[in-house]
Amino acid sequence: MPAMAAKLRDAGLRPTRQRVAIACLLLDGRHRHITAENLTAEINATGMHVAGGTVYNTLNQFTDAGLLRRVTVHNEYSLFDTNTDHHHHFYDAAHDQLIDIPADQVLLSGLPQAPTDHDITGVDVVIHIHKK
Amino acid sequence: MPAMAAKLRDAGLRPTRQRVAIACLLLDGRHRHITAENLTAEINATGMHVAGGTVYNTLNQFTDAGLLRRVTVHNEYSLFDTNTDHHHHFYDAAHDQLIDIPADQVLLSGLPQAPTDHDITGVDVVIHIHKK
DNA sequence: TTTCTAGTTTGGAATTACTCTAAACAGCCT
DNA sequence: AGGCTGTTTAGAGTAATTCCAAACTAGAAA
Repeated sequence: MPAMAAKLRDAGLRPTRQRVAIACLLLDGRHRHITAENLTAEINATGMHVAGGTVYNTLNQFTDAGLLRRVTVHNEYSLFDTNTDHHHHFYDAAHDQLIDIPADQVLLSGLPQAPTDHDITGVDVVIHIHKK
Repeated sequence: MPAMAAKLRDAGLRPTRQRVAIACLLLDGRHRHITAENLTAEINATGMHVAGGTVYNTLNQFTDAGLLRRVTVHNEYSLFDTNTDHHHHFYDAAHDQLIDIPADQVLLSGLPQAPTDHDITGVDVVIHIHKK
């Protein structure tokens, strides 16, 4: 998968065996939400072993490089979204389930002015839902 | 402070010494954001002692009772908002600072339909900001 | 007022998600 | 190939939070 190596290099990350393996799982264009634990299980399923610390480091590095996006809906563990385009989320706390909402389905008009000397760097909308 | 005892009873919580003390600090009408650690320090400052577990339990109970609102902007520790009215937040991650935005300053038009068999229970908007 | 009981608090141990560390290892430039 | 530097590893360490069993207390009942 030389394309993945290039993608990592472009992001300023040396394409190590571990990072390429994780990139192949996460950066293939599919939109998904993943946890560190979840990712570790997927790696194991391929027969490969990657240390726990490396999984966490890699997720953080990918996020810092803009290859993943961290989604904050609760404070139990981190969730990463392979869709880095601007979009929002439904969140069902009872089932800990996240669902993407395309950006154009939420019309945010009239954003307030950021406090003095501050720029707006992102807008997250989380719509909490509950099964009837 | 018998008014606080009544408020707790109305919320279905037995007004114990500890809960009343915390209610007096948090439910006095001031709008603030607080952490468990932060609250513990305030309690200690009054000369009173409340066990750590009780602080956490009480914050959770108050939140479940609708007396507080949990704000989710990161997953390092929980933040509680004494303002339970519908409103949104600016969040400056670099300084871990939260600022309220009145609900009427964010115009959310055209909310998407919730998935089948689901109700929308809340909409959280977090606007991430960064100092220039 | 005393008694009783269910709900509450306590301190400490346990849990969990994650970070740190120091030594082994692997890209990659020459 | 050689070697520098960044990376991975396993395990120890950390911090927020929950769990636990024993002691306590608010409020109802006697």
